[in-house]
Amino acid sequence: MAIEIEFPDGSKATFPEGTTGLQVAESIGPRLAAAAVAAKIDGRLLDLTRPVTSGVFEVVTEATEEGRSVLRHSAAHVLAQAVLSLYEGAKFAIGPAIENGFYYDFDIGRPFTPEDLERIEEKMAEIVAADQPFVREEVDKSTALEIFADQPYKTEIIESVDESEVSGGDVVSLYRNNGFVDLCRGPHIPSTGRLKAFKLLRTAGAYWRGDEHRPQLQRIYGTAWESKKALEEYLHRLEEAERRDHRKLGPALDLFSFPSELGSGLAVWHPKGGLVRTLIENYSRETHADHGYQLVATPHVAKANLWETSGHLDFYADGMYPAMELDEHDRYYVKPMNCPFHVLIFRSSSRSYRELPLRLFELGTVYRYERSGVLHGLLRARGFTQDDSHIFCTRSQIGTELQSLLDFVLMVLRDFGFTEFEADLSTKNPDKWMGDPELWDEATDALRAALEAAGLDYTVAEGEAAFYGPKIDIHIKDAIGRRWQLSTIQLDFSLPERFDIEYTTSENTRARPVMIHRALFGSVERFFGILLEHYAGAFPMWLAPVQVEIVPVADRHLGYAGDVADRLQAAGLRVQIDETSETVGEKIRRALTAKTPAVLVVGDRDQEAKTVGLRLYEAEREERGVPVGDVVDRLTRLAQPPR
RNA sequence: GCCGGAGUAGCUCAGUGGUAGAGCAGCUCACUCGUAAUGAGCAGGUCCGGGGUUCGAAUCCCCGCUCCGGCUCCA
Repeated sequence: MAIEIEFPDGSKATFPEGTTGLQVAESIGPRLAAAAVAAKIDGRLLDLTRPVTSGVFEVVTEATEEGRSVLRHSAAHVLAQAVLSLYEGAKFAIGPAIENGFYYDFDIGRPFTPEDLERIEEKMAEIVAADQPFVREEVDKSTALEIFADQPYKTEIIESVDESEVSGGDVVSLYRNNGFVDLCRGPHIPSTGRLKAFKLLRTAGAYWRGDEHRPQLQRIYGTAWESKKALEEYLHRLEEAERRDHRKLGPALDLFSFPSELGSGLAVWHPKGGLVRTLIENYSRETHADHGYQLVATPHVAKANLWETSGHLDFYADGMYPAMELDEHDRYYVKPMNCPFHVLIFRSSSRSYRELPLRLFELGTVYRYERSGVLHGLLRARGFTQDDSHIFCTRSQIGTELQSLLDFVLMVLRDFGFTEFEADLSTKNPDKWMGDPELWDEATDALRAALEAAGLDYTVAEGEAAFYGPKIDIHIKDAIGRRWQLSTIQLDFSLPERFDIEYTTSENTRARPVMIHRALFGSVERFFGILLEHYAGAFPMWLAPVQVEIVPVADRHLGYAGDVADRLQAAGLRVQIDETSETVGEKIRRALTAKTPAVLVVGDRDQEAKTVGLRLYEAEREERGVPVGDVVDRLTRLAQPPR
């Protein structure tokens, strides 16, 4: 019986039964066949070597995300094959493709060393050179259990196969190449020779099935690409990320440091970092004040009783620093969140519907006892300052409040130079929620409507919400394409109840307000770290700690340099004169190394003509003989804050 | 917290049981220079901390602290 195939462009073709995906691709063109790594029928991925069935047929090529994922998955198999052939008695667990690469988890009774990695990579190269075909096989579970009798992790996967993704029913699929066989759903590239560019990157410990109570395996991470060029580009991106690492840039630019004397995850801010941070914080306070928020302040500690009422001691105790015992009756906790304090401000007087929405804002410094292994510079610290607000509103105000809030968030993030956003909408976890189900639905709909009104791309994270309410997380894309979660908007139906807060309605009845927790930067520290990496240390001029460095050519120009500095300072710019007795080249090098946005060189000719030499960090070349008045105007414009 | 790696001058690093080193940065002096490193000199160390082995420890062993890569968790 003939097979009828429809191509993505709508055209149709008929092939004899048993035709493989590869043969179909060849019929379209030899170049397509050479780039093909898998076939897709009605959206289902299939090995190229398998016979196709009727349906919508698509060739998956190697330079697509889907194609790379097939390559990487096959690379993981070759990795496992290499490890099993090199290490007697090695156990192998799982090895999926991941973003930018792949990994495989093993147990060889000891960790891998860098030398092991080299040996394994060589072995993998041999397997690739041998161009071994991947052969798919389907067997029933009992046969599979026999094949993997000496592989406890594979055995466990086979036994749980109903829930696993390997296959359905009693049949599991295997892939063989040479003597190596692995349990796998597929698809795979036709043969190992199609792996053109791969590299093992690092090893790390990883728990079996991600559970810290189960055995720890040794994971090998690698990357694989469709070409040597793509691999090189990826490795270059990794280097670029390393170059931008805020943990290197921060101390190098004298912004902040993490003295070990303080303890893990606790930073001190040096004058330059403190200045930038203050600029960010001032922007935040002023912008909030301009958008209907009222600024409040709350202490760093509170009695155990407060945290009992709020539920933190029940649900969040692990994340809190241990109690300070003042005497046997008074236990105080350092705050891990600001919300209970803001609730108390709400409750400090009787509230009318006329006051709602009531928006309380605070740059609130909190401390969380993060597990030592998760700390990561400013991005994950133990002490940090949230740009935290709690909005108390009526149930019917939720929708409009969320819409204006989302506009506000995007405005703020754009002000800091971010242009690409995505959101996650976390919905009710059916096993873990509290409150009124109708309120949940209403609020979730309101969040969705706000996302759509803002035109934001979002994905729904089904069941990911906290027990107390649904939320939106906003991610930005940075200068090198990395995604970072910044803002979060969370609805809370729990705290108003726990603290029993109410307002008086227009009908003179009492009603419970809804709370919205929201942070735009998330934390000032984390935001600062992300900004630093986004700009690779070269802040936009309004945030640069030193905006202008003046370089006198010789000592006799110091007086004129001072005059120019005065003019710039009077215009509100942050100026510094390099008075050291270095060469002009060296002084410029220093200023540029410090990523100063503007360098002004002044010498005899400038002093004579009342001009400066202007070199902008972003510009390729300097300009000479620019009149001082012009420089003041231009730099003032460049240094203009976003609002 | 767990697994692995690391910690020597402010920074980057050399030094595998026998007198602690280099480059950069810093300071002093000379040079006064037109767009990414002028030269000379000086100073700088609890070799992460504590304990042990040894005639002798930066080096070997044990415990702890901090950092890095992951797991897990998250702003």
